[in-house]
Amino acid sequence: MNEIFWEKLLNWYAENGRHQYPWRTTNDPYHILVAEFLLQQTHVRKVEEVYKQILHKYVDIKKLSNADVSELENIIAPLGLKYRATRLILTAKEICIQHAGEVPSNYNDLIQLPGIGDYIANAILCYAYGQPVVPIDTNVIRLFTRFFGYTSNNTRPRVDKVLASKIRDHFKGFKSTRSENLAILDFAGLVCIAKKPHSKECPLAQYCDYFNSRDKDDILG
DNA sequence: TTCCGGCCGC
DNA sequence: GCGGCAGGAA
Repeated sequence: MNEIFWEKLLNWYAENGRHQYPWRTTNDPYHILVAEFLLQQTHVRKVEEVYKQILHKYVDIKKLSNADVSELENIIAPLGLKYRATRLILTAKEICIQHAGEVPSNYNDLIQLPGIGDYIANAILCYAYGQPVVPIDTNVIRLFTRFFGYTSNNTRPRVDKVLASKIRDHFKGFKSTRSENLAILDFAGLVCIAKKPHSKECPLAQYCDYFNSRDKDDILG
């Protein structure tokens, strides 16, 4: 079942993936850092404009570390959660001071930076440094719990380590997990969406625990 | 566990 | 109007 899962998912991704986002055509750690800060709890749609503005105004992490807080807040404002401006600048400062301006390439150094938690740390390791790690967010949780029928006793499955371990087992053997992680994000955001998943057009449906466990007439209308 | 938050699809 | 969004911190 694992092989079918990846085959169907990656085939879908090759045809329908959102490959055009600017943070997907780079592995610059600074650019990835900015992107991940902006993407958290934020719909992708308006992030691109803000992302470009920030990189244009603050061309490198040194520039960002000296940024004016209120100016950066104004740029981020349309996305909400503008307190991210303060954290982003603080993180830039610490990277300049403690890491000679180089975004850390190890987990322990990353998560001690303000605004960087488990997800963003893993995202940077994956997308900037090519490490075969798995950033686990709501999309990953939703897709794997639905398809493989996994459950969690935790009220917040996102931080369930047992569930996370099960999910990461599915990535064993990959030298890079970049395409796989991006495929999940796109698929979970476009097909396996939170409300009413598009099971009718879902290439995984016939193998999906969630789909097979409920009334298909109800799902397919 | 709760809060942060503007935005868009329904 | 409401729910949900590439989470993190207190």
